Amino acid sequence: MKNVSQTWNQHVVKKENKALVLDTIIKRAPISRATIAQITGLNKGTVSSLVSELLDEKLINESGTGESSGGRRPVMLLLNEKAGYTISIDLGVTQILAVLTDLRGTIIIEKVQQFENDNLDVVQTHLYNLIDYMITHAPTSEYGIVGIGVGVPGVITTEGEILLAPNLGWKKVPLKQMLVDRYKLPIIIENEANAGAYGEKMYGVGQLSNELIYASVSIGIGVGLILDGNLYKGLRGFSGEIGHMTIEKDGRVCRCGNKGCWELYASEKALLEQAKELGFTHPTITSLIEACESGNEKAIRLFEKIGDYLGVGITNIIHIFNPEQVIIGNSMQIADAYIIPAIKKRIEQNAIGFNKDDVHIHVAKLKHHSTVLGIAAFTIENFYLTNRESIIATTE
Amino acid sequence: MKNVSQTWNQHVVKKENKALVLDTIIKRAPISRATIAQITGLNKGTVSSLVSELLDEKLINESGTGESSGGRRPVMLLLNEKAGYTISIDLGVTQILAVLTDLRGTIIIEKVQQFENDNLDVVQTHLYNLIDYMITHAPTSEYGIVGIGVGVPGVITTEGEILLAPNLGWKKVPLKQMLVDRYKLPIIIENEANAGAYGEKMYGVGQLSNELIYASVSIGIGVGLILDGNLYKGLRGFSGEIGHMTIEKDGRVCRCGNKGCWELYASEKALLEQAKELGFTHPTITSLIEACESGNEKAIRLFEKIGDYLGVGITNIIHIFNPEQVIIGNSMQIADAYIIPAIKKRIEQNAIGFNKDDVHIHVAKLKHHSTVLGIAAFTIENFYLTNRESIIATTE
DNA sequence: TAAGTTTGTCTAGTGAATAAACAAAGATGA
DNA sequence: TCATCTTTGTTTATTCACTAGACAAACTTA
Repeated sequence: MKNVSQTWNQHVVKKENKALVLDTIIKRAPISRATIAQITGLNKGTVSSLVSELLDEKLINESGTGESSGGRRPVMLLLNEKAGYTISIDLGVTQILAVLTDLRGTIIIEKVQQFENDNLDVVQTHLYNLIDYMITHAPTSEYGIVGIGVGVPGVITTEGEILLAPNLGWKKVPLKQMLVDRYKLPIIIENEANAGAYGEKMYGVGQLSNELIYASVSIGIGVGLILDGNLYKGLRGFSGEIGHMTIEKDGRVCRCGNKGCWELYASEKALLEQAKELGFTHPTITSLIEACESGNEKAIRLFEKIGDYLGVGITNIIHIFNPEQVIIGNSMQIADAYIIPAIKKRIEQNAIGFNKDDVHIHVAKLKHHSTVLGIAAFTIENFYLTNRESIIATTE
Repeated sequence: MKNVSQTWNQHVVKKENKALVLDTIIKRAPISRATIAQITGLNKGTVSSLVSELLDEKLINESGTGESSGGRRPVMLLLNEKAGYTISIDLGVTQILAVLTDLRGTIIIEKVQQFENDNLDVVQTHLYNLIDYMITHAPTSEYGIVGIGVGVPGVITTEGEILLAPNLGWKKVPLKQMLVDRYKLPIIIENEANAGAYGEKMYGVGQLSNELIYASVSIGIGVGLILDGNLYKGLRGFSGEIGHMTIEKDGRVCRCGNKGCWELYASEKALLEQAKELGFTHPTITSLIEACESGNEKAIRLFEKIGDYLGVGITNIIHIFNPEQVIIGNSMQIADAYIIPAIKKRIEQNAIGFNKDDVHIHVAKLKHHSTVLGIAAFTIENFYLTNRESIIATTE
């Protein structure tokens, strides 16, 4: 969380300390009041009073006693992850993945809806149906559905409008407004790569890292930037269009208007187009991987070529950001065995030593759930935040 | 400023509010206590007491009374920019620029030392001499020299070690340690582009912008990133090596080991090399500009070509960061009349509309002082920060 | 069983902010 | 000119969150 210039008073102190206590419980549960006091540096009495408020708000639970360490046995505290639920959605190009998660980001219900017609009306109906289904089937809880979030493969403004979703053929869809109007709940709309980055940071392979870049490699390439532990969105939310970074000056023209864009050479689309040229009929990533597994040299070399181009872009990313991790996600990740070595080889050969030494290349740990869990994390974070705010507001 | 997880208590509240009051005075001086209370939202009494402490610490001054707005005339408060001085240095490849600044970043003394031998011992002697000169000639003040900072064209660790300064031929120079040992003062060592970015943000063309990218175009290209209003340095401080971003896959080999690096095509070095190929003898940026001014078509087209290549890289930057400003600094900036149109043309043609619409391309307002004033800004910020800390510490 | 340890609560005290009263200094208008 | 209104800045009483330390409860160890 960032703090802009603001005035500080005891309300803020309490709010921040309460957040700190809750955060400590989330991260280290089960944990006793005494241990929280030790870790945070807060006084035991302060922790006691904040914990008792959190208990009143049903955000945490007491769970019996823990092991004695030579004295009175501690009362262990747990996050009450069943206090509310999120509805989190990954809106893809051919399907919608919808999940209901608890407040710890655990998936309770999962549902997929395929679609062939990407007309807005059609997709919207599927979307509403999925959300309605989740609302109906969510367990009863203290706070109910605490928010709905959607990850979208497109350019999203900070106001939650889809400016452009090229692979869906959508322009200027005020999705956030539509969902707010219909459901009267907190709504989060986020770019699919941004959400994926946050998902991996919160629940995936990036949990210990504050500087990570998530490359969503699918039909195109989108990138989510976690810098200083926070999602970086740029001035209006359009950061991470690294798929349209030129890696061949005056190379092939991209539909975006630019030339030599990275995603023309390193995306799933590039892979499948080149596979066709090599004589594969109706290739898919899966079919090409199968070809590799049965020893097809053409397929293996094709993946190496794509991996090499991915490596060129990732080398750029390493030079630009000096990240700790670069994570490959989305549909291309399943080819990791065939592309990762090529990526690493290119980085090894081309990246500057200082930057190269720090960085780890990983595949998304959450597989196809990166985006949906990132969305859940945004919603959960927003819930705890506004929940605190409103409690402060009503107390005043 | 970022706040990591920490406990909050009234000491912190006071510290932050005092910082807020001081910051308000710096930004809006001359200003009355009453106006500060209005702007910050703090109570009049709180402001009064914090202001009186700042007066005691000689960090601010009262300056007579202002105009009445229908009642008692206000007592105006000013920053006491003469409470201390910084020594700020831009360590270049052929010269050292040293300045003494007050706490508002105003240059009091400026001195340049040319050198031809870039041997560490020789440069170090020049550096020490310049610093000693500034110390001797600084006006007496409450806090004296509050810190020394050096901007270096190279890779600097967060610990202030120069890992590599290619154009000086230096490796592993523990500059911070050397200066700390010698001067026993707060020392800041920072990459020249990072400092330039901060200089333009604090005192230059970027004062109203929180998302800006500063491209230092000289022999090579280095980039400083201001994201969310803060300098972004990456995991170990090596961000912004965008000069070594590939814009021609498998293009010319760069001395960094990578291929097709941006700075091979868009730097001063590229300009001068190509000028030689075009028949210019001993070309310099200045001589080439003069050629342009007397209508030399070759020179004009050369700058256009360099500008075009700069535009390719800047288009990438725009796609990656969605910045509000891109600022061209360092030696190439004086050719603005001949490169900026080409840069803008390339952006206009190639950048994605959403990102393109927001961005402004500027030339560094501080000219050759961007780096040195950025260094000063770091030192000043550090002074106010540690000054507050220590006051809190001694009060406790 | 006694002594020591750990946990969690309670109480008194501290310090920083706020609200409100107040004094000082000027503006305004009959 | 003088009474009234405005604005500025200080002072005072009050509030609130945290801290230190006392204390009771619960457990371990010898």
